[in-house]
Amino acid sequence: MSPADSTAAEQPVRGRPRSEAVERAIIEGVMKLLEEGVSLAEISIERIARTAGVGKAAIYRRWSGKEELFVDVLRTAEPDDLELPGTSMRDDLIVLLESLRRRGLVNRSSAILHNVQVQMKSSPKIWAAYHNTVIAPRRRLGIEVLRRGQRNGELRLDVDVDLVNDLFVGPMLVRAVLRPDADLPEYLPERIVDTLLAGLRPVSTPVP
Amino acid sequence: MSPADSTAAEQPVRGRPRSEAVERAIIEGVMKLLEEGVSLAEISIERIARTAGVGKAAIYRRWSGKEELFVDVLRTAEPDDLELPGTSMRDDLIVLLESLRRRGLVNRSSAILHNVQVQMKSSPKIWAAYHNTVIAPRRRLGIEVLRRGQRNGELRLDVDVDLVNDLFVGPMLVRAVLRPDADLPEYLPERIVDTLLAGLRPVSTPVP
Amino acid sequence: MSPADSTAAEQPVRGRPRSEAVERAIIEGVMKLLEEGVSLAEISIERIARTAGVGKAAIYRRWSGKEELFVDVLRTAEPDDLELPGTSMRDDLIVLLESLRRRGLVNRSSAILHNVQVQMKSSPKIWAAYHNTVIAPRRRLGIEVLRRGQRNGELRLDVDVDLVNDLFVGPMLVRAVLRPDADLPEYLPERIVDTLLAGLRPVSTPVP
Amino acid sequence: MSPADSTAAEQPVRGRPRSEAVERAIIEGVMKLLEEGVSLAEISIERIARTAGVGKAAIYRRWSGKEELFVDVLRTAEPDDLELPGTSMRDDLIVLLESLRRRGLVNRSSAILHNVQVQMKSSPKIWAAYHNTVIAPRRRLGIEVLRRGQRNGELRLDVDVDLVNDLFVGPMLVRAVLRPDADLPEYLPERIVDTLLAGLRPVSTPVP
DNA sequence: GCCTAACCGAGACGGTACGTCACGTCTTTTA
DNA sequence: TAAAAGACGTGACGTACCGTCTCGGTTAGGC
Repeated sequence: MSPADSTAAEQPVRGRPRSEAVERAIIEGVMKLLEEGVSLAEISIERIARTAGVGKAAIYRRWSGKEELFVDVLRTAEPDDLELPGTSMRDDLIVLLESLRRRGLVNRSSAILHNVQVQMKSSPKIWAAYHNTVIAPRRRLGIEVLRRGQRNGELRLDVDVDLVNDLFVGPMLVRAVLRPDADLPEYLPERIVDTLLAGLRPVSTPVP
Repeated sequence: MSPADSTAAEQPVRGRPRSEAVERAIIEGVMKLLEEGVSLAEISIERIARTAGVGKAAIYRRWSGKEELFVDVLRTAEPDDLELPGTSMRDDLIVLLESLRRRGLVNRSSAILHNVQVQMKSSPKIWAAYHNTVIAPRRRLGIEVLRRGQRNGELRLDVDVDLVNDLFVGPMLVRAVLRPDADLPEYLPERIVDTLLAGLRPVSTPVP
Repeated sequence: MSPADSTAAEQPVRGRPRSEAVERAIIEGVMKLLEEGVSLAEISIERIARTAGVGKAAIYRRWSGKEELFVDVLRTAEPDDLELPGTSMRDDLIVLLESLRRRGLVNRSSAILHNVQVQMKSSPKIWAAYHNTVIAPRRRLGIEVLRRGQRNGELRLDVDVDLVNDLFVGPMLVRAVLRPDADLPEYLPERIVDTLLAGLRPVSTPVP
Repeated sequence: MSPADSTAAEQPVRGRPRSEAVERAIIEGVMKLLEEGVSLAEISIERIARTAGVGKAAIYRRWSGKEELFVDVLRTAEPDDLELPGTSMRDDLIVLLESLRRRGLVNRSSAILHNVQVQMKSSPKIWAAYHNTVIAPRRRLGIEVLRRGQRNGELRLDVDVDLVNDLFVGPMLVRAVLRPDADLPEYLPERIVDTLLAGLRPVSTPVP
């Protein structure tokens, strides 16, 4: 989690060690600003330092810029893991979509973070970092669920699981990116999953 | 298309009229910068003016800021209309998705514009403008196609067309936002449409 | 008085003749601004045009810049002539100094104009024009009075009239430039003239 | 001499202290521009910063505007003190006038500074600052010399020393403000002092 | 108990861009 | 052709941040 995790050599620390309190104060300072409704563009390093009661150098000592810092802010805000029921593919998918709806990419109650993610898309380097640590694992989890479904006979074998994963995730992303106003009951994960599964079951039976 | 379209009164022009050439030079200057790979964050009003060979005031006279300008840049780059074959709902949907894939929200060849859209999400006012003039019309078109499909017997009557529209648009958005690397044949519009329609036809027949 | 006085050829006017009303409106606009306490530096050509209800071009058609315009403003504000009593050198000098005190270089009631003059010193070209048309004639008048005094036996013959003129003008200038606060009765022209004449009379008699 | 002289409390310095080198570079940058004949109006803060190799903020950190800066430029150029012979009032006055002629208000060799002073008159606040630190002390010195003269019997007791001081200073100011061309031997301080003293001695004796 | 090195908050540093304003010129319609 | 109006390129205004660099002072481990 620490920004200096990757350094392997672990040379003996000389001089005063970095204060973890400073680290926390900075990240929480960014959070506080975001929660106050301060636009991403309005958040400057100087303002972060001011809010956190910290010198600018303390920030630059840890992150090379605003974007790198934001990656860690997002990582801190991310849910660490996701408990899947495992009773059926359908149940797992519903939980996955529900988690998308509630937080992470499609966080509605704290829509603040969404903008951070969206902003990061402009910086390929940052986006890659965020993609690797947050988005890709989640995608892998979804695909794994679908593969298990295929083995269990819940999902046709002739479909591309990558594509099917996108079919499930897509509506949630549309809501988050294009239709932030829409929060209708029609968009309940259960309904989406069932609608899609209607055409994806191995033996395609008429809908009752 | 002009930034001052909305003013209805059409009062008699006094003084020297604004040069259309300047207008074009500014918008094309932004395009040029974007094509040169200049990051969105690196594009300043001063740089635009320098590139377009124009004074800063000429820009501020037309747009109140960078974001407003970008809206018009996007509008200029947008396809003006979309020719639907009208032979069937399936064909229309394929054309719609194909247009999404090729340009607009999911522009691959000039992926530059995507970042502009994504950036705009940070500014609610700008996003609303862009949403109203570009995204909403496209969505209305999709929903109209679906409604026609319901009347023609190509789409079940008990589904929510809003949701179904999102089901179709979703995968393309996932690719654009989360998986810019993915350009596999599996994501051909034809394939997506057929996969989804499998579970959405009134009389659900097995896929051939 | 008109700015185009110097043009001698008097070629037949072609097209619409220049409006004298515009000319007056511009000069009076500047006066109005000065009287309202607007600092010289705050008076821009654009503001003058706005105040006078006139286009900028109408100003540039007549004067090549702000300074040239100010010369004419000062010329308009200047007293046209000065009535000397002629009864004696002493009386003439008192009138001269009194006129200095009341207006022109040492204008107290409308001290505004003083700043215009002072500002003009920065522009050699303008200063020359102002010097030739306003200051030099006044100086010539003073020297003439002194020469007459020498012929009448009121002033010693062995003094340099240029220097003596400066002796008389000097105190008023000190007051105007260095001591704008000082307006004491001690500085009455009568007193200055008598104090100086005490040492300048041909037969030096004790002061009564 | 420093712009922050007045702060008495001497609170412990926090952060990086301001560089004296920057201070010097700015003032000398202005001097350099003035010596190159750049008009006062052409000297912008941006140009000063460019010339001094300094950021604009470094200037605004020290002075609130161009005028405040000019006050310090003048103060730096001013002679710090003036050595009076003290042998007699006449000798002291000659030295005073000579110093006026050579530098300060009536600096001929570097006439550049004169325009700065003259320009400052437009800004009352600035003028007051300059008056208090430069002009007033010099005036006090002159008046002190005159008072000593009265006690020594060199000056009549019934004259107003303020007025008499102006009589002495006046001619030098006339030359500086109105007659920059005049540098004749007649204007030697010795001559002016003697001419004026002729009528101001306690026992007024005929001039030989 | 020192020494040394890296940390800390603070803030100055040379830059760049902001959005506004005035410059002097140019281009329109109207008289 | 002059008139008012106002757009044009240019460039200065004063402010805010950028990322770097001193300051004096603090906080640890190694001597």
